[in-house]
Amino acid sequence: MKLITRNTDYALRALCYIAKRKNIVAVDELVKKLGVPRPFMRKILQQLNKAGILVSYKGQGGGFRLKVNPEKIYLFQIMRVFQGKVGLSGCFLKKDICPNKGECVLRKKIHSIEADVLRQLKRVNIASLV
Amino acid sequence: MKLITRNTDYALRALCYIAKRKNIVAVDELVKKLGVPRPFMRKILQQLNKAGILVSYKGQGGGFRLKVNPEKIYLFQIMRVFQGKVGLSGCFLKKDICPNKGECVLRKKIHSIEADVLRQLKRVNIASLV
DNA sequence: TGTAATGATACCATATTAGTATCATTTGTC
DNA sequence: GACAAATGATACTAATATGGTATCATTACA
Repeated sequence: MKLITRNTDYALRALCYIAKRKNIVAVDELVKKLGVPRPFMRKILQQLNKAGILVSYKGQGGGFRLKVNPEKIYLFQIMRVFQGKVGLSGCFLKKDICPNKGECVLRKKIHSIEADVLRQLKRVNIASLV
Repeated sequence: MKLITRNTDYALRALCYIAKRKNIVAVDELVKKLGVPRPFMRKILQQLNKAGILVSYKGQGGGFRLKVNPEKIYLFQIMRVFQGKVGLSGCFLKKDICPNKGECVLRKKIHSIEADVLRQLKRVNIASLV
């Protein structure tokens, strides 16, 4: 079981690096510093751009910078970009078969753990990682 | 992102059912009650047997029963059977590239969240779900 | 106008998850 | 002892998610 996938991990490290540099950073620099395959890094940065976490500049001297302060970028957000909605599981049983529909204790328990995890993921921001 | 996979979920429900019945339960009964595909359910129960969570009886009138009290079977255990060791992520960067080897803030944060999740998963037992 | 950058998109490879199929083994019952 | 009802073991298949690659289009600075 893995909570954090590779692209989330790379994204976090790229964001930390960009946050430290406090400047526009091009893919090439990130690739050299982090050792991530170039096309993969590009894809990740483009996704972060689309998600409104980075701003991109095209053309010579272009690259990426943070759109908002690193205090305002949360682990939770990044995970959502690359791993979709965070959730423990839906109910896998067909609705009419589940023995205690609506009142499923299992789901309740699971949801409370989920909520807790989310609370923590929302507390970790990029600034705290730099 | 999904913390709990389908087989873990099915396993939990099967265990709850068996716990309630307080008797030997055959696959057929579980399949009928839970609506899980028979061969898949069989596989899951066999894995639980191997993991020492269930005891099996062969032959006519055979089936499965819990090996220990439902208070002593934890969500954490079941997840480990079907989803392997619970962990957020290893470090994906090659050791000599990672900028702050040994002292990686990201990993530390992640590990503390992980520890917390585990603590909660270890607290949920089958009895509390029945 | 050339070139250094990103944008968009489609594709490929591998791993994991979900499930099936089949035959072997055990055991209660007649 | 034979048969049937159960699980054990194992190998296979299908679908989805993950981890990438490849390529061409677009933008913008010099």
